[in-house]
Amino acid sequence: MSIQTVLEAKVKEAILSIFGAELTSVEFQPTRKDFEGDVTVVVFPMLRVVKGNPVQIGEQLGAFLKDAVDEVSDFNVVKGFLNLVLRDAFYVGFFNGIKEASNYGFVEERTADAVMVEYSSPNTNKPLHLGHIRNNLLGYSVAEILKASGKKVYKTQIINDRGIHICKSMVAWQRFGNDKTPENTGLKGDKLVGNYYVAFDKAYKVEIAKLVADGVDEKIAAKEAPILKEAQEMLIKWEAGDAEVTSLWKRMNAWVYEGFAITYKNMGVNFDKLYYESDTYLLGKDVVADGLRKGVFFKKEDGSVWIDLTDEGLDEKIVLRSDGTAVYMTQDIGTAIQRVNDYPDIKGMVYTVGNEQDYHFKVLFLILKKLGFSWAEHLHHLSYGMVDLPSGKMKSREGTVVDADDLMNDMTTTARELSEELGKLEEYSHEEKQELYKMVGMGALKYYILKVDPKKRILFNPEESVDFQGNTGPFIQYTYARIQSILRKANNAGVVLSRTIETSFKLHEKEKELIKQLQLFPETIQLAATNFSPALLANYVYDLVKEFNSFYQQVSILGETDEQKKALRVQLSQKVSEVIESGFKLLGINVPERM
RNA sequence: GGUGGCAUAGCUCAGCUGGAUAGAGCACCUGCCUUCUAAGCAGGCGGUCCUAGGUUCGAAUCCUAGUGCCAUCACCA
Repeated sequence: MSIQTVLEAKVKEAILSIFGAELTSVEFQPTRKDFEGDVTVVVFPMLRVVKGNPVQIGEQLGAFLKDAVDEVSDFNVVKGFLNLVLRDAFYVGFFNGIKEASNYGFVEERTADAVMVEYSSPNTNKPLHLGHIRNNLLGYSVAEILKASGKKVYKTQIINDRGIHICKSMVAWQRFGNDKTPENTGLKGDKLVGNYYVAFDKAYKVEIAKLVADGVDEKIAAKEAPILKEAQEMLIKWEAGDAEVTSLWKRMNAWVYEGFAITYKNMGVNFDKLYYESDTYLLGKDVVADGLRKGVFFKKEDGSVWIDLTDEGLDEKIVLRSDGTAVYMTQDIGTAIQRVNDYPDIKGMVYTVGNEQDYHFKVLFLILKKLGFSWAEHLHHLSYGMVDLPSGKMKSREGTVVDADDLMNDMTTTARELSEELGKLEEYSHEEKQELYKMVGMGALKYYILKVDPKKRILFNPEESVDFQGNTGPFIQYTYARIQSILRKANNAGVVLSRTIETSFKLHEKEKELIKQLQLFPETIQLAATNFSPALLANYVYDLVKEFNSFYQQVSILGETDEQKKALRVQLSQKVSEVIESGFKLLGINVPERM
């Protein structure tokens, strides 16, 4: 039973016996550092049931608790705040209880409660950029956090591998490609294909300008440009299963997948199952037909199928075109159902998609509910803000993007330069150094992105590089490395790590603060899971690390002559490093032994 | 125009279900490496929490209205 549960029961008992009043709940908060105490009971809300002066009520309550609860050693009242001082024995006891636990803070998986997390979901016509990085890091991290909170998780994505935009890069490659391949150019496959997506747009604009110069109206020109016509014809051929088009499509997509695989590997993300739009885009149609019979949808005169959501405050939304072909919504309905068919233990799904699609997902979830699927009650759109540049929105077509591979390389380079300047790694081999630079560079990038509340938009200025000092990934990695160094030395010196600390032990202020911070880890994981927010975890780890560094500067660990003190300090350091490691693991960030 | 999101220090961000004097980092200024890694620590400077009302013992937080920025409202995805 937690101390808070004990205190809550006792506070209620006290109010009942002293004032004869019943409390439904008690408000606790950690005592602010400027006051003496550990836990604060807020007296104000009690005024609703107890008449009187809050300070006097606090005094009486404090006296009762000091008497009735072993852990409470003292108290003081400031205005309406009752600050309780807890005995060191309580903290020592807590620490003895967790220090040997291997997965502290993590909850055992409950398989009955599975959830599917979708993220990444790229188009196969261009390389991944900074926007995808945010998506990938968020989705991956949320999946790991959900796992740690006790859920079974399947990571997935839906690959947008068909449609007019894919045909555009295919047409451009046919026109301007001269049989260039990743093999004969040495270019990464997704980069090569992306170049033709840009080339298409360029040629398209030239053609429009030419038509306009010939006196054609601009709007008509935009529809009549030959290269666009060509792409549209190619899409029709693709849907008809034309052998030549299909073969080119498979070939170019394969190049892209090879490129993506490298990017994902460098980013450190992975998937349990892949879905392809080309496999699922037809599936939703049956469901729509079925829903039409049930009266969930209705058909307009031209044959198109719609759903009326005006009662829910939304509009009418199309779910099938008049020519019977699927729209985006149709495909998403089908994909959702397909997933539950494939994994019947799924109770819910999380879609990691940018906030520009808030409306789409609102509608999708509503449709699935109306179709009567029980799991539709547990769908969540993990909506995140865009990553914008100082110049505005990133646009692949116009080449104004921060490329994912380039950015990751830049980060590694910066980490190397910084590290070489400090020159602490003489004994490392070339390979070990490379691995470390990458770890630190990626740590900086990942932390930079994940520490921000997902729903806020990020302004990324490529001119000002991501920091490596202060509230950053490398700062936390550095603290971890420093602890590892202490642990190596402690091990050589024969410090006994398993030693149980006596409950009569008098804690140093900094030791107590560290234990308090460690206590918060399990609830932080749960909070991050229910809020789908890695930022909460990132900020927790930062606070823990700040607390540790302060402890590290103020007290001597290995230099301590009192054996029990030394043992506690080494044990504390070890536990802190374990929590840093597992907390960072949930953010997808690795930690180094040295740096 | 309708709908949704955001607005906190010069800059980038925290601030959990309303609680005590609004916190970090960067930048700028001071100190601290012959002692466990200075990518660190300690301190200083810096705030009309967008504006105006309201609810409350108490509002950065909740409600209403307004302002600004972003997104969205296609037989595009």
